[in-house]
Amino acid sequence: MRLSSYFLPTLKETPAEAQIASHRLMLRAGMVRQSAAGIYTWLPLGWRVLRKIEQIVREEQDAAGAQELLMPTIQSADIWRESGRYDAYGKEMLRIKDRHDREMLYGPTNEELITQLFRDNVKSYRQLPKTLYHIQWKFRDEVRPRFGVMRGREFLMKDAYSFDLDFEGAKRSYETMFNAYLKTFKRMGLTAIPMAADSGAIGGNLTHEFHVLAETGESGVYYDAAYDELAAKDAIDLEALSRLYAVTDEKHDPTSPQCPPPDRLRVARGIEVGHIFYFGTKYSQAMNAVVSGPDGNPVTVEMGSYGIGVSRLVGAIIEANHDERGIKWPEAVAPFSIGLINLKSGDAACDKVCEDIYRTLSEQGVEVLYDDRDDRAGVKFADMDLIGLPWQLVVGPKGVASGMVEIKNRATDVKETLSLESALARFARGQ
RNA sequence: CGGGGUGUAGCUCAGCCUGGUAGAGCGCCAGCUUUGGGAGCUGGAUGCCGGAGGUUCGAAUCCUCUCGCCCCGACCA
Repeated sequence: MRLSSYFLPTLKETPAEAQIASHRLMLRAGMVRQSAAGIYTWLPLGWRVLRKIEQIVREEQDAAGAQELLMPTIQSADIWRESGRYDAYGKEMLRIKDRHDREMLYGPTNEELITQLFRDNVKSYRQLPKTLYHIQWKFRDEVRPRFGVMRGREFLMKDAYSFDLDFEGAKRSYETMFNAYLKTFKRMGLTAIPMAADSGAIGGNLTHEFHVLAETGESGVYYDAAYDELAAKDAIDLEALSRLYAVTDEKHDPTSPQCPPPDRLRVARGIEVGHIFYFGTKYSQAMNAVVSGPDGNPVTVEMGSYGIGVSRLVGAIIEANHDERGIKWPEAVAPFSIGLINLKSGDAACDKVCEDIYRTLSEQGVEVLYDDRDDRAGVKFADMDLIGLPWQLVVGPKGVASGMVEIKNRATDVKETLSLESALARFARGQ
């Protein structure tokens, strides 16, 4: 993509409404614009990131055996009456009426819809287990939206729902998702700590929140230092992990026998990016989701639900990866891999080298954002640091004369001068 | 939903107290000079001063109502 024609409205100054780093940076880097309180337009750069995160989530859900579908954003009030949540949910649910005065709502979550779908189409235990998911926009009319996309009213969520014949099966489904979540967050370069949690409005008795550690997190978290060693390993030992103390502040109890001694107790702030629940037959019973069991008798299915805040992850990743100059994208979710900076646009030699690099890398499938603007170097460097692509490839007249270019790693800010050929080889696809 | 704040140019903000033709910096446009870390000079465009009502000869400024947005608390992916 050529920056001269890309829709990327960056801001030099910080918009007054943004209080935390990720919000400020998302506005300044031209990723989002607010349209109403807690409601955002995703601009091309932000949208690219959102899609990359979504794709990682999707791949790990698929790998865990979940099947993707897509449910609507608008739901009928009827099924919510069946589950008993139409009244229980309160003002957070956006209620609307259609032209016939039928009561509708913009879905804040999808347990009812998926349970309805399941009960209408699954009749035998032979069809179990099933885990279904979708990645869909939700609306929760939060009293106080804040922190940009971290707590928007409209947000993109991956929600999965498992159906099993019995508790043992449900527990397996839960554990499968638990592991998938750890992998998912790890792929995005995040440390997400699973915490025993309160089940809140959704209800149930087995539930974990996944918190990304960041200073600006909304929740206080307490965890055993041993977690860090465990998390560094590739294969996560779920049993070992589940024995470790890790709780949010409302559950923290220093007198608990599980609580580690002070020298091993880590106190931090966390951003909740995932939440998983086993809730048994709460919805299947209310909504009559029943299958025939092996003995021919009806069995009310055991359910769980599993959420990941996809749009919130964009903010969370920035909170965990930035400095005073801008964002530092982890490779896996970066909107582009390389920012190509032409220090002297209009200079024939510089232009030629840059065009060659841009074409060569693009043909190899490397995502390059080429700053070909007729602008001063300072502006280009500042914008590129702000946008925070993992690599910057700098081409200027001095280097061109001697066949050298400079590359900079945004994560470490380490610069390196090397020949054009070695730079191209470095960035060739698959390396 | 309680408490606090704030709406003036694309952004950051001054002007309001004490009413009298709408301002600055940055950004934007044109030209020239520039180009190795948010450039210099010259010229230019841009405002329902959030909205409605009122007071007044006259309102960004005073009064009333209203809406938006932000922050602090209780809830959530």
